Amino acid sequence: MAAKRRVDLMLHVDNSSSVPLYQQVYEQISSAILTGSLAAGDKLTSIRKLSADIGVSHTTVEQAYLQLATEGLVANVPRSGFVVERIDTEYAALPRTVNNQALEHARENRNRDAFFAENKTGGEVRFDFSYANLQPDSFPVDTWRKLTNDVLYRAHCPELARYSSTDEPNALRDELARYLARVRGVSCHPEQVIPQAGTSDALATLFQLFDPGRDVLGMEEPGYSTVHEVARRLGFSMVPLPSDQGTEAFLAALDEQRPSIIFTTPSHQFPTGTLLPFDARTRLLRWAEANDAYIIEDDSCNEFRYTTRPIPSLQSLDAYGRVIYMCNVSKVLSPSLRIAYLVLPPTLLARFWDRFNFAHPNVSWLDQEVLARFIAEGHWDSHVRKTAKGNHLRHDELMRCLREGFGGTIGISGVDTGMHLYVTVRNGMSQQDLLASALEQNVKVYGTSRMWFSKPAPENNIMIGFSAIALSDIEPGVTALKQAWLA
Amino acid sequence: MAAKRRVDLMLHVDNSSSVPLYQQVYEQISSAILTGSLAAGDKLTSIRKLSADIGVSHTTVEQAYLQLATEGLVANVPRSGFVVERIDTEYAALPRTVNNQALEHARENRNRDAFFAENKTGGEVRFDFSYANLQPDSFPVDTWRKLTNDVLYRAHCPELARYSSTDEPNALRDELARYLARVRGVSCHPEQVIPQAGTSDALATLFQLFDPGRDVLGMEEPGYSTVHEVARRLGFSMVPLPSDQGTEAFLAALDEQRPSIIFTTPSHQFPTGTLLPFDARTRLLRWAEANDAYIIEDDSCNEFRYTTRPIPSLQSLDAYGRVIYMCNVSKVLSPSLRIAYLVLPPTLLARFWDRFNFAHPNVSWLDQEVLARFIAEGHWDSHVRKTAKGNHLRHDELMRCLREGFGGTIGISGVDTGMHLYVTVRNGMSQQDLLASALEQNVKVYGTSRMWFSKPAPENNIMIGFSAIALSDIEPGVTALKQAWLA
DNA sequence: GGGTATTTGTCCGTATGTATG
DNA sequence: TCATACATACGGACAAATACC
Repeated sequence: MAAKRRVDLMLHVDNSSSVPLYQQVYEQISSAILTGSLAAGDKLTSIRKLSADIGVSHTTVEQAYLQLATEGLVANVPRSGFVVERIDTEYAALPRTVNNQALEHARENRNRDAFFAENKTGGEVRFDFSYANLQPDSFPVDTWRKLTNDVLYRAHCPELARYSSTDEPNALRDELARYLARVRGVSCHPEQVIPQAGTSDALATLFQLFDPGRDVLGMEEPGYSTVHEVARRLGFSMVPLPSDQGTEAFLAALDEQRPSIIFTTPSHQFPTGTLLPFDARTRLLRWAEANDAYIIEDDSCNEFRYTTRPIPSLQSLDAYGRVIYMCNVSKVLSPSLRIAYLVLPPTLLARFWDRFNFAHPNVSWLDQEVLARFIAEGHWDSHVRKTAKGNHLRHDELMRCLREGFGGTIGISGVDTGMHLYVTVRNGMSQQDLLASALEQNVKVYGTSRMWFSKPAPENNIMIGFSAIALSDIEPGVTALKQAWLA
Repeated sequence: MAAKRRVDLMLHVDNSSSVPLYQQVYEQISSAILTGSLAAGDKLTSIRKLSADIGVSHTTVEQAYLQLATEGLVANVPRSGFVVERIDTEYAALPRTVNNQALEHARENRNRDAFFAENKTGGEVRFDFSYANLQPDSFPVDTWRKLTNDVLYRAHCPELARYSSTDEPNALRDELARYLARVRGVSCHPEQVIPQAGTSDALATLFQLFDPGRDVLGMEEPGYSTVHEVARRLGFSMVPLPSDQGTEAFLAALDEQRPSIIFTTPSHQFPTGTLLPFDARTRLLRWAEANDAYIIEDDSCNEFRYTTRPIPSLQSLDAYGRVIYMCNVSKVLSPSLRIAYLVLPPTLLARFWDRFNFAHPNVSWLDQEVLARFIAEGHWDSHVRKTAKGNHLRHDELMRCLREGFGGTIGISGVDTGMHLYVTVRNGMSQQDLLASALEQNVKVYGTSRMWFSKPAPENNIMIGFSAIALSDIEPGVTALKQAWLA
């Protein structure tokens, strides 16, 4: 082995500087290594010698050397000295400013994306007929604050200091099991209830209980586009189950397409707003059992019904354990709290235990606890009533305005449930024209093109929601729409 | 078509009951249909006739009939009457109690699972040498409560009433970008920072930017088992990169295995606790660039260093845009808040925008906002200091007790960083024996077997953590361990 | 070639100004 | 305001490695 070169460095430290002495030493040696002034194998000046040279304590130099050693710039040979490691000086000299150019490029690319262009918040929207967002002031801030305080007052929650597991019993799972039994007829044990961070998280979890190479997703068409996105990201192939051509067509597609997972919205089909009749439900369940398929029942929006009382869930009819029940708090409480839940049938629960053994839930323990109290203390029920009442009023007002304003030029369906109307506009305009001309009048209505995946969307179907708009804005909003579409 | 049978039903309503009249009517007809008393095609008694029969208003009966109609039990033939639909009465009569048996079966299966048996909380654990949980009273409840109140006092947060998107700028992303630049040398724009619901969520998001059919994950072995689990669930194949045989072996494995995604923990290898030297970092980066691979830098636990100051992140050295930086709040603040974050390089950010276009984040807006304030107001920094100090004390105490108690019979590594020691026990016991005999003394230490995936784990490596145990419990805990292993 | 002196890293305790609560 | 904790810097004591006689 070659004799190690002991190198004397010209260092100088500034006692009056605010930079610590040891750091000054560290930086000068570090840059000497990175620029190549010190080569691999060189031995650093001994701690004591250097300390004498520059007039600082030897422990100060020691600190600098140790820092160099932990970064791997020098090797520490015990009781012998510090030796410069092999360093890629060429790489070390490379600039680190690539980011900005590449970022700019990514942004430009994105601006060319059609869906991005359609949805980014640009321009002045006066009337937003959103079908998903809620009334801006609807979140029960005071109650939520109070409950959060209650939970956090329990002097030091130990639960916040440890990992939680999706398996652990907790208050929310208990409350949900009770609530679902009471209101939706869902029969389950709390351990079947799995809190999830929103619907997309729930779907992702669910799909991971299946095999993209073997299982095929039967998907309502038109249907909830988030499902497509999640399924596609996870590599599942999809087959269409027509949701706008009556139940017989829907059921017939099952035999034709033979999916092993079926996504449905029985209590309020999204986006058409129809309801799966009783007989179709039992036939669907029988089909699933006979064909070893599972049914995802997305029951969100079940809270809002305008003509009749809510009808029981598909899960409550399921005698085979074929139904995965799924719902969330987005439509009643808050979309940005990101809380949803799955109710897994026993066979899938076993798979879940296998594949997500001791996995951590994606929902904060604190949020779960607060929501559990929100339900337990009755706030949830009263909030549902309040929200449903508001939606009812806006629903009726929107119906009235549309009928008076448009008469026979539009067809309205999906009027019994949900937070939007599914509207066919027969004025010759394409869907894109309808949205664009509305936007010119500062009115935002929503397209349905992304809800199809096996074929193009019908040209004149759009959604007009009433969940976020103010009651008093509906009439002027529809007037503006008339301006856009009939003028 | 067969003539419709008009059937007279014997109904009776109880005016004194708390059950609404229309529901009494509904329930009796509904059960008549489900039991088969009313067959498909039967025509219901007319609304007016029935109302006269039972002595209630005809609107009450109408309400009941409409309910039957929305559920699909009867068809509403306009201006004619209500006709019973075809119903699968046999199905309707099936019992719904399958659940319990199947559940019991799933539970029994689970109890046979080795990992489940090892980890379920059974028995009395007096000394828990956990390496992940925190001190039970460490969560800053008061500060968190105050900040939550501050956010929720902003009279009615509109953000809580609408869907948020991973694309939206928000306070947390800004704060994190600033913080990471200041403390970890990470250079990024806030839009590259993507909040995630914990590390497993972050990994899942990340893997969905790749293709399980094409991309191969190079994974540290031994390494963080959550990564295996997530990768496996998403269908990725893994190749081992040895993390316990020095850097040369690690780098050599790259050329041999040629992964396209590399998972690393450069600032604190889990579980061995080693640090990737400077030269290895640049070589790793060069390799990634030359081989079109991406590097995941899991920087969790970077906050705790016992011998020297923290060293800059791999991301800060990256001149090519090959590093995905990843960290979380679990080790400093709380594991059950479920907050982590990714910093994506521009090329992957573009992919993210493409595949997760307008997707909703899995973290509550409220939690993000509160955490942002927690950082902005300096609580984070002081909390890090406090936590680090406590860990330092317990680290030293544990080292002292182990050295005094065991001397040369154990080897300790990973002493510079982290919340645990990586210990080799040379008393002839297998890993399983070590854990079991410790448990008999009511002491919990942790096995490493799940951290290997391509071959069996070495028999005598275990982890002894000091993150959750009380300082005063360390000495008696180690004494109990001596009892278990040396007696 | 073995003993010794010296050099070297390492581990202490301590002083001081600054930041924190 | 004050007590406390912390980062920084210092010097001494020690032991291993090395050089020298």
